[in-house]
Amino acid sequence: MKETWMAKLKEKGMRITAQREAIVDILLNSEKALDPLEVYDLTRQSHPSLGVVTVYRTMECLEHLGLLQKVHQACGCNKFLKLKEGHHHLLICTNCGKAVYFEGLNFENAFSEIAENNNFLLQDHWLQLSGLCPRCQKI
Amino acid sequence: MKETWMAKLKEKGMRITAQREAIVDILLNSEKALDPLEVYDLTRQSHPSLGVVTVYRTMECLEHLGLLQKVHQACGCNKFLKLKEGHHHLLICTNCGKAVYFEGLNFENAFSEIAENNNFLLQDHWLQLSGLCPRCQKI
DNA sequence: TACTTATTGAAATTGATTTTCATTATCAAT
DNA sequence: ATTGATAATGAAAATCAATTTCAATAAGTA
Ligand SMILES: [Mn+2]
Ligand SMILES: [Mn+2]
Ligand SMILES: [Zn+2]
Ligand SMILES: [Zn+2]
Repeated sequence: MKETWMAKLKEKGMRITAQREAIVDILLNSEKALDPLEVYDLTRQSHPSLGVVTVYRTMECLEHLGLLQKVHQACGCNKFLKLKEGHHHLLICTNCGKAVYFEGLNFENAFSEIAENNNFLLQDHWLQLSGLCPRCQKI
Repeated sequence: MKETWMAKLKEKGMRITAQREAIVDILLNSEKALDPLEVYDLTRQSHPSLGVVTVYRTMECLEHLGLLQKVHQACGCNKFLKLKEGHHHLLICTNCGKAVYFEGLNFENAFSEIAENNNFLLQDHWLQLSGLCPRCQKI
């Protein structure tokens, strides 16, 4: 997976740096969405000289490259999660933040109908479920 | 409607002030979600001496009283909209911000099923549609 | 190895929100 | 109506995230 990400960076003419690799490592290994400051703290554990600005810039790039997705939660709206191919929605743990993509719901038609009834031209939809993940239910 | 809101403030032991009335007026007459600074600017047109802090504080109160709801949009996550009774979802214009509550979708069962399949204990869901309102389609 | 240029990070800047606190205004009790 | 307790206000300072600037550094190509 990391190879794919770094390849995509290279493909866009961007350089491979130790900082970028470290940031990508953190994001790829996280099962929850992280904001830039969280990534900064986590990455600095192995790269103490890293600057915050680099984290902001790198995460913005990764989003533009379609590798990261912005996720809004009660605990913050600047969180980013690795994006999965295709159209999916998220199920997020309110306790630990664990995020799971799920498929199987196809509401697109129902959404169109609602929009039509209100004379809106539907452009997008935002659907997210939240609850307790298996582990957090036991605690 | 305004009477209801002011009554609720009083009921909670809060005082009726000119500032609060002005802020409530703006929020009740807006058909789109507004953030504190927008409310500040709008309210100052009639109350130039109003302070920003008062707007922040008042809007926070109104949210706690269940009169306002926080609404997340691409253009910002600090926007508040007057809350409608009952369980509804929103349809929001991406151009002018016009917000419409709609009913008629009942996906609760489908959501529960998805959660179960992933061994999550469902607590909440978030659904929002976006598109162009009738007026913005013509422009 | 040398060179071009993207990248980096410290520091300054911006902008939103919160905190502090002295002053003012509301409202209930006289 | 007057008074008094105290809730509310707003200017100013403080905080915090995020962005901009810029000189130094490092990546990748020739
Ligand atoms: Mn969908
Ligand atoms: Mn619902
Ligand atoms: Zn969890
Ligand atoms: Zn519109």
